[in-house]
Amino acid sequence: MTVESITDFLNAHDIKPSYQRIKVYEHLVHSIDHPSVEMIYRELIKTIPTLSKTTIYNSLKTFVEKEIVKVVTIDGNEMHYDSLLEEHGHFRCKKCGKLFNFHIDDKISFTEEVSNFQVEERNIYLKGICDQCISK
Amino acid sequence: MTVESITDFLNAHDIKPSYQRIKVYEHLVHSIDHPSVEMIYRELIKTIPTLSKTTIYNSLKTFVEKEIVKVVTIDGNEMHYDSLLEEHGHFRCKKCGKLFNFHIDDKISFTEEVSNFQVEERNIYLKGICDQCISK
DNA sequence: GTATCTGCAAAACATTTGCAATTCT
DNA sequence: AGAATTGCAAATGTTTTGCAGATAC
Repeated sequence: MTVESITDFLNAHDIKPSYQRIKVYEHLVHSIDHPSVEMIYRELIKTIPTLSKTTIYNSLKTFVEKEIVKVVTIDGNEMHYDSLLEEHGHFRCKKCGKLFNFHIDDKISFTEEVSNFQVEERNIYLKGICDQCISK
Repeated sequence: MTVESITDFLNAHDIKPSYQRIKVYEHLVHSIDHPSVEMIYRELIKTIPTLSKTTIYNSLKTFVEKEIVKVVTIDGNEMHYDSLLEEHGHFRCKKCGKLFNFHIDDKISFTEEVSNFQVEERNIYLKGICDQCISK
């Protein structure tokens, strides 16, 4: 995603594309795993020495409000952010630490207790060993 | 679960059953939703006016280490604790706010990306409207 | 020139740590 | 008495808030 297309994308979602907001969003889009404010800060401060964490918090808050970024419920104390809007699950490898996205099968059904419930969001977070680490 | 059986249970797991630890564990067992430290504190302080949050943190840390309590990854900033050890999913009703446990069907499979991965933990957290709230 | 955005500093929370006082055996 | 536990107070870490200066249109 180019800076121009990000600019357009932010405009299209009623978010003024400031230099900082473009950089924060750009970083999110290019991140494989879903970074925390701290992670975004450590990366962006390299090229924007005046950047403050407050601005990252502000930007992310705006993105979440305008629904172009989702808060990811990964374990731990910090919040994580995800620019991939299509529903997907997360898998964390306990050995190498890598985070993988995967598609959630629409066939998935859950037993009795909640079978009549109206499910609107599915948050699925798996942990285990990835295939790379298994074959080692 | 009676106080006596909790005492036995803690002993069996190599945890000295102090008055405070019994109360914290007892509260967890009797809680429908999986409370945070703050929630446990607000409830127990009613009957134990000298109780401190540190003691609740200490107790829960011990319980998690001895594997009689699990940390639940519910959204938000606080940690939540669950004394139900069998694997289960959580459903939060957006209308009434109630939290439901449900059994996760073993048939559940996830598509390609992670199909060869060795899954050790499944954290499933759904949100939507519960049947009570639908029929209103 | 006015409205918005940035970023510092302080406040507000959640959690952890150090330690002295208390409790249990 | 000796060992573990409790709970206060302070420290740490994350997120939010207030506000003054900078920026954009």
